[in-house]
Amino acid sequence: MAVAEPENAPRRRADAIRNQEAIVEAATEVLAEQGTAVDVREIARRSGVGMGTLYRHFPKKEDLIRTVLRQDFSKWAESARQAAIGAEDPWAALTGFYEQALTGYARHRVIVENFALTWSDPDLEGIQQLRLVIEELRAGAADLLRPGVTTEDLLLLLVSLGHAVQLTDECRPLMWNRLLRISLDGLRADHGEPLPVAHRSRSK
Amino acid sequence: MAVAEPENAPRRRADAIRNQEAIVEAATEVLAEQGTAVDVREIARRSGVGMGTLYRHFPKKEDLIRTVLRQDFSKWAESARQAAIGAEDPWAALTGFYEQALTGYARHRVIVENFALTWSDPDLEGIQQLRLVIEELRAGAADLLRPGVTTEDLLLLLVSLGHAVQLTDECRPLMWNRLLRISLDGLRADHGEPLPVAHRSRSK
Amino acid sequence: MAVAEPENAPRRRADAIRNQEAIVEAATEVLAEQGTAVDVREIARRSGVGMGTLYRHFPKKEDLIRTVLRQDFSKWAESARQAAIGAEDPWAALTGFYEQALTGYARHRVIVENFALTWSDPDLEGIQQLRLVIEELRAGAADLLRPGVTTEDLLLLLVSLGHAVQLTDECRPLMWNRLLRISLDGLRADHGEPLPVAHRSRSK
Amino acid sequence: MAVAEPENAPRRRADAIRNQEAIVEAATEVLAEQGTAVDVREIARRSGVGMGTLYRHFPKKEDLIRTVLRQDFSKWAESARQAAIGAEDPWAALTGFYEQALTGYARHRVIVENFALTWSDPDLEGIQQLRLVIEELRAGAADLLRPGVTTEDLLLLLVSLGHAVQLTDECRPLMWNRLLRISLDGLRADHGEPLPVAHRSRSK
DNA sequence: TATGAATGAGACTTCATTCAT
DNA sequence: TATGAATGAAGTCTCATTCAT
Repeated sequence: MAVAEPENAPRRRADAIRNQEAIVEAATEVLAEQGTAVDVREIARRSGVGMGTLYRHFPKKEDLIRTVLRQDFSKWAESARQAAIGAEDPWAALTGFYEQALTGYARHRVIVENFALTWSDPDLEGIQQLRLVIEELRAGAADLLRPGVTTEDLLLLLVSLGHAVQLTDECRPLMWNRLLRISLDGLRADHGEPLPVAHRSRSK
Repeated sequence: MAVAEPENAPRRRADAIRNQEAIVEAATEVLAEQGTAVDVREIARRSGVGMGTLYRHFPKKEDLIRTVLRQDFSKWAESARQAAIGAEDPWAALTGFYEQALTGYARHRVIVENFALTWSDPDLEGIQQLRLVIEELRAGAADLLRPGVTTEDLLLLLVSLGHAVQLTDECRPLMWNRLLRISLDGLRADHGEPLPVAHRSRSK
Repeated sequence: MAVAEPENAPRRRADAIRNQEAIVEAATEVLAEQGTAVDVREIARRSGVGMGTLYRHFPKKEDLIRTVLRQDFSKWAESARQAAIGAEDPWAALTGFYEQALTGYARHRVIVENFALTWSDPDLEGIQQLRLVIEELRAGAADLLRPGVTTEDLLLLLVSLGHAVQLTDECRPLMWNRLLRISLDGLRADHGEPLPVAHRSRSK
Repeated sequence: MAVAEPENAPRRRADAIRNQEAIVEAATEVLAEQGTAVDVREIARRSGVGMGTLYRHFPKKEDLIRTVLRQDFSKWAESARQAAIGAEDPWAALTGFYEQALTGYARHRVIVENFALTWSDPDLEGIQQLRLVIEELRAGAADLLRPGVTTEDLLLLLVSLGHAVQLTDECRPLMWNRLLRISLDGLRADHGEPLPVAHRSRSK
């Protein structure tokens, strides 16, 4: 039961697939190490393919970066989702989700470096999936959350704390745990004041 | 308030100072517009000085960026501090401080782009001053804060929310207000659980 | 009219021939549109064959270009020849030949781009055929031509005017007609002066 | 009485001028040898300047080519003009002009390679100057020319013959002289038939 | 000392040709 | 044998930094 492929897709790409994977893998590594400023040749070198091959698969450097971003994002989001699944109760699910997500965040430099992009990229299905997961968690814990907390709030909180993780990862690992606790407490139902109204999107 | 200069400094600093100021001013502008990827020539051009002069004052591009960063940072922090000063009560002071700081954050692209640098730069006095301000606010509102909240927590919260501001500034301005409210509520004294222990800084 | 093939040629040429024809056809199209700078892949794509097949038939890009050039050249020359055939008198034949040839010239980009090549290529039978045609026309109109006019003169005149056609095709179509008239008048017998001596070909 | 320079032009460019000249000189050489397909680095190398310098003076490769084209064109046109000046009578002037122009034509590969560009480039003052020269020659020899011959005709004839020169320069030098004679004879007044009407420019 | 021209290592990308499948 | 993926040497252009004037 392999992943369904379009019937009309061309066959015969065993090595092409292997190469593409090697490129993405190498790119993931290199981007994590050096950020988006890397020389494309370094990626080609580590992939063990020539420049032409790399550019056959990814006509622009940015195409490659996007691909890595999406994949990295998906993996990251999925691991966080898994952490939520095994939880005992809805609140533990939410908490576990954040903990897992944030724990892995610092390792995903591409995500970090491009979150502004990620955030506003409508093509990036990953973020939609993440939204769905969060929405589920929110719905499950609705009784425990203060009224008015939206999925967007929870998503933005995640990203916001992610930044804190990144900053403190080197010098104060786990310090972000305290912020997380504070934020989660702030999300609880026992806060009487409603949240301010979120302004709607400016344009488009 | 001027920076102390060595007594035995050579004369003829008049135009040198004027140049340096022009450079920093132009750099502030340009960096805000285009980020750190700008061509140094653009800065020289807008300053009205030659490349040689620019490099006499700032031997590396990064030196200039740092300088702008410090100054920008100071201005930003100061405006937030002022917002706290006029407040009616300690809690309003803390709230006002965050609001002012975050409102201006998105406009300070250099700060945003370099906060990781800022954060860990021991030479950057600006962050120390900011710490002092926050420490004062924390001390003033100590009774209202849950036990164990440190100045570092408050500082990290600021940076963390700053990131949220940056991400939502274009498409959802003021959405960050909701996160701020949530976090501030989480900081309140009426939460029974103590915060987890912050791990100590890793030895370099 | 088909090109003679060696008797002992291997069988199974059916699809090979079909492929070769498809390649040449596509190449003719593409070269006309984009000139010799086209990517070989574009030709392969339009031919519906793979790169390997293309290179099996034409080991170098230039081989393919040459082939197209020859074929294009032949067609062009033949159409001009036909125009001469139906003429009432020898002079009209000559005139009609030039008019037809020049009218079609601008559409034959490969010829235009490679005439220097064409001109000096001893392998290019096309130019020989063209010479033969012109020679016939010249012989037929010998009485009307000034003494000393050679076939080479007439051929060079054709190419020379062809260049004029190319230059004016876009902005001043048919302006070349005036040049043609001038030249043809200059070729007439009623000019007393003999032509200057043409230097012999330099030994390679 | 040096060439007037704008008063507000910046001074201090002794070496810059020297470099620019060196670049243009080298480019002229290289372009004559290898055509416009040369590697820009080759030009830089021969100029004795770095890539940066070359690109400071000519931000795009085409800018450099254009510059060479213009200069080459001007020199060429000027030498032809000079040949006309010393002539005994108007017809000799016209003849001498063509002879000189065509004699030098083959050496100007950039012109040849780009004449289509040259021809339609309204910024290229060179072609305007050439038009003026030809117009003068035409006016001077008006009595000797068949009625209706325009400056544009004479210009196009020049370019057209230029192409013939280029083609025969290697293998049959001076063969073009015969074509020139033919054409000039065709231009003479003693041809009764008027020339066909030149169609006006299509657009713009 | 101030100027801005010069430097040149590299960045991204293309494409004729080869070769594994 | 046909396919089209792989190759990698070029090619154009940028920009932080140095240096002659």
